[in-house]
Amino acid sequence: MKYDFAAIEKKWQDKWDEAGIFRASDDHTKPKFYALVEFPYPSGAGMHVGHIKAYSGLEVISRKRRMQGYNVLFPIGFDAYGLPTENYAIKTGTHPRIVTDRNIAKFTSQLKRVGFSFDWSRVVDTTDEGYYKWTQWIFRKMFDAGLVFRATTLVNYCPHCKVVLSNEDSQGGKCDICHSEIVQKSKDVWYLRITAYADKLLEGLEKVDYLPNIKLMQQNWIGRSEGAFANFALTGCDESLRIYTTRPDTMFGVTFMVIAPEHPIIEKYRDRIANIDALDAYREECAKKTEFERTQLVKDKTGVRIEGIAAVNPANGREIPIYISDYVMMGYGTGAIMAVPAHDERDYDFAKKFGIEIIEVIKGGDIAKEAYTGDGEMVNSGFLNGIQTKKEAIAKMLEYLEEKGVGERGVQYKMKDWAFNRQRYWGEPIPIVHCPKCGMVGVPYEELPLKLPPVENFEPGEGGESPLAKIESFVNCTCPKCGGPARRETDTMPQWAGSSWYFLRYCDPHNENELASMDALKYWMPVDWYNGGMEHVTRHMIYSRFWHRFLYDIGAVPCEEPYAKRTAQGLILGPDGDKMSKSKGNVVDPNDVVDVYGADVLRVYVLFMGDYASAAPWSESSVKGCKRFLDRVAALNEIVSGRENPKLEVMFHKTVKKVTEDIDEMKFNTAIAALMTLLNEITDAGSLTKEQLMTFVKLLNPFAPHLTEEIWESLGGHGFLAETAWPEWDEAKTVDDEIEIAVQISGKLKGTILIPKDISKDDAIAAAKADEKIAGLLAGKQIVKEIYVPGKIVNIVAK
RNA sequence: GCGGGUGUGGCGGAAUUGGCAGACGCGCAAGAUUCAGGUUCUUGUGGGGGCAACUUCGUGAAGGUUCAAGUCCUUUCACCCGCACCA
Repeated sequence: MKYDFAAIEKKWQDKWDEAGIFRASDDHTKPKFYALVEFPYPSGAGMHVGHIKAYSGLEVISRKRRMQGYNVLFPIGFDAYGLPTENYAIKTGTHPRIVTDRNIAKFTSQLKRVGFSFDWSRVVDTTDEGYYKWTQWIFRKMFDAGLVFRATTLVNYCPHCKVVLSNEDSQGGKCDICHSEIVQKSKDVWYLRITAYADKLLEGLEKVDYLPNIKLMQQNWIGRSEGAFANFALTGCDESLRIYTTRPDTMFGVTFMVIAPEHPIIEKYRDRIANIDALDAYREECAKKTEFERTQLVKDKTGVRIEGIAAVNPANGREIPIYISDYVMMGYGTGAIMAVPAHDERDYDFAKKFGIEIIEVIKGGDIAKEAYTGDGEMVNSGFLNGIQTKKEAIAKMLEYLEEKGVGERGVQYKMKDWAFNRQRYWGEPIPIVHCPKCGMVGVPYEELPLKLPPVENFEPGEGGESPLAKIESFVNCTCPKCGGPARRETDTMPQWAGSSWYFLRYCDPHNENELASMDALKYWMPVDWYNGGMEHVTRHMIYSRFWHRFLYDIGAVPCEEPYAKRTAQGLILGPDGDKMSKSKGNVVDPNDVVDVYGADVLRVYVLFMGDYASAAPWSESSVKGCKRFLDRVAALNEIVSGRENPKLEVMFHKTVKKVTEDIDEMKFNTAIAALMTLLNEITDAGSLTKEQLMTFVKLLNPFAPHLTEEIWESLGGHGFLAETAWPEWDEAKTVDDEIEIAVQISGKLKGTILIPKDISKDDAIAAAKADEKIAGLLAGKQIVKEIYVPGKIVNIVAK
């Protein structure tokens, strides 16, 4: 039976809104469940079916948990600062505030149309003054704690967006926002010292329940490596060259050293270097290359030997040459390496090209052909000779270096400090004042929020400075410390700032005195379950874990880690199997689906289409299948009868169990399939009781809340279905009294028999042998072995 | 190159972790309803063989362990994702 979904959905959305049944309660005595989904960036394009899938997972879990008696916090908000809005504002001359408000209104109405059970009383907007006041407050606290600094470095710069990007935002040499080629630019920029938290972020992973691949990605991103620092004395000067290595065991095999082209020692000893012109020429060439060209394209080793300075190997006192080459990066370790061509592929390539000696120090490979990186017996290594394992050799060498005072154990991370700024308008102003006398001074806490001033022209300056720099009334200020004239910082924070703590604000969104009260935080935090996209696993998640851990360290939040559990949904691909994109024209608009099939169908389909964590293509005809399912459910009213069909009882207990367990494991597709199977059984049976239909709609309610509320009401159910208790099952009733099991002879399936469920092994085997067909096949054969797996199978091995 | 993952019908995908492979849905075929199209309902639907009961092959490929393998082991191929000259 077709039902009027448009009318039903509107009716119940209004009723829910009016009654406020999805508001999290302030009753802190109830068990809590905090479910978090990544709040959207309110773009002009509106919502995408991907958003629907991303939110539907925890939506279903939240609805079920409410019915199970939890006080559920399932909030939503808007991550509204960012470049697309600003670019749109530049193009159309509309203020970003107006664009943002318009987009938020659009998203809100779309989300409500789908019937998500968000707590709309706790909406957070990162561009709201009451919100970004606390974003600035956290920044100020970090500034006070010495975690904020400025440095002139080569930065990733997008000439199109005219902004500096973090390493995370410029992966693959492309701008994450507009995808144009990144160039390297020397610039004075803000950094957050996230590397100071590298170990804490790594250790924190041991305490949380993230999907294994998510944990691994974060571990790789932080990239901790253990090794040693060692100082190689330089000939002709009092200084030594410091290197980092993970293989101190190979030190007797060092035949040269390599430093990064930007290494400061070149400038320092310019006068002593005989071939400084050649070095300068090489360095200039390197500077022209983008980071992308340097790391991705150029696998051929290039370099120049430094003449006039040499190094001394602290292991054996040998004098060795030093080269500059761009295969050594200034940004990792010390920007200098000891090269062991026999046991490192890169050093091997370099040595081959420049004709440098290759000394084997570990047996096991053929160094005439290639570098050997495996384990083996130490040779040509003085006091290390004869040692069999890498571990032991490393320990011995470290001992030696420490004794002589030329090296020590060390740890390095791949993760770099976080470039924290944008030279654009639509972001949180950085609350810092530059005073000619006092230097950098934080804007006093009582002056926060430092409001974004009204601007007419959002175009960034040609030199890459923020539009704020053009506003004299904003820039000119007095120093909070000495009262003298000073200039205000005009950079704004990057997009990731506002999203680094939004989950805390949800706990207490209207608090004017704190970012959230400790009381609320103690009750709600940590987030019990956070679901989002894989693309945010390394950036947003690492950043927010860092902020949260910092807030813990200053006593502002009660727990170390913000997220107890993290999962990720798979992409929805276009009907053609490609990633949905405007340019391919394969984007599905959720509004269109709701118009034609209704919100319940959309919700059921995005969860039924496949494994929640995997990518799956959109299929219009499968959507129709879900529509058919709900139409058939809507018709169940017609076959409600007073008499109970005993066949259905076991089926109901089984389904309650299956749906309950599957939802908790995010196996939504099989939960829905189980409900479809039950529906088929009901149809076969021809009737069901009112109580059974009530149970059915409870199970379906988290997936299709509108239709099920309607059926509940028509059955005379009390109150909202969404507020009733989740069904229970009786384990003993989940199995039929009589079960069908398979009978195999020598492992080959030969038939099936019906046996009572609690039958003994002997009886089961006897029953199998009594089967006419089986008996015939066994005739004249000798039975070797008899196997009975309860409830599964009988296998008779016969010769 | 390193790390992780995935390969099951025409398609999306199931399979209590070693126990009847293909649940559920789509699609397709036949029939019913309908003036007709659509909708809805019924039945069938992995491949080969057979009128049939049945039989045989079958989870990317090849080998192995086991009474029993999609699932465990070895080798191998293809695709996807992340990182990438990280010393």
